[in-house]
Amino acid sequence: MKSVDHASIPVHAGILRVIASIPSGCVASYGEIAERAGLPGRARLVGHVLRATPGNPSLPWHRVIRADGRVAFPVDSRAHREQLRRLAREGVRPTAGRIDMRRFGWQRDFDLDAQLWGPSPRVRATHAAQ
DNA sequence: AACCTGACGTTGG
DNA sequence: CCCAACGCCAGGT
Repeated sequence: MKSVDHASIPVHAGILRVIASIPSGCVASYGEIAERAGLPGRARLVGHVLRATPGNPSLPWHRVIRADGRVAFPVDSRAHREQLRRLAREGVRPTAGRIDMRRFGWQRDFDLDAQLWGPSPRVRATHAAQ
């Protein structure tokens, strides 16, 4: 029976809450999750929490990827394929093995580069809806 | 306590 | 592009 530090419960809950709020069709890095959870620099903790999290069907764990746009699991591993499969189902597909954070990143809204290279389809759709 | 290993990220060479 | 070195810190040995 693994014991969990009592004081860490809110921390874990906060991280899980942030992950749960990642919109479908988007991805966020471990570091970004940590920041949004008020824990800057604690990217690894996000990984620990996910690893320790029981299979929760309502948790979009597949939307969490590394900052370099690659899936954290080893290529050709079961989990890796599963994650890409889930992402593909939401329209998120890697290009040359990496997911383009410019297009699919949760931060796209105030991505300055988007101002230079043009808004992504997702951003256009968002603006059109407003 | 000491050391190792990660579902990480950044920087520098 | 690859690699090493840190910074980070929870868990396992």
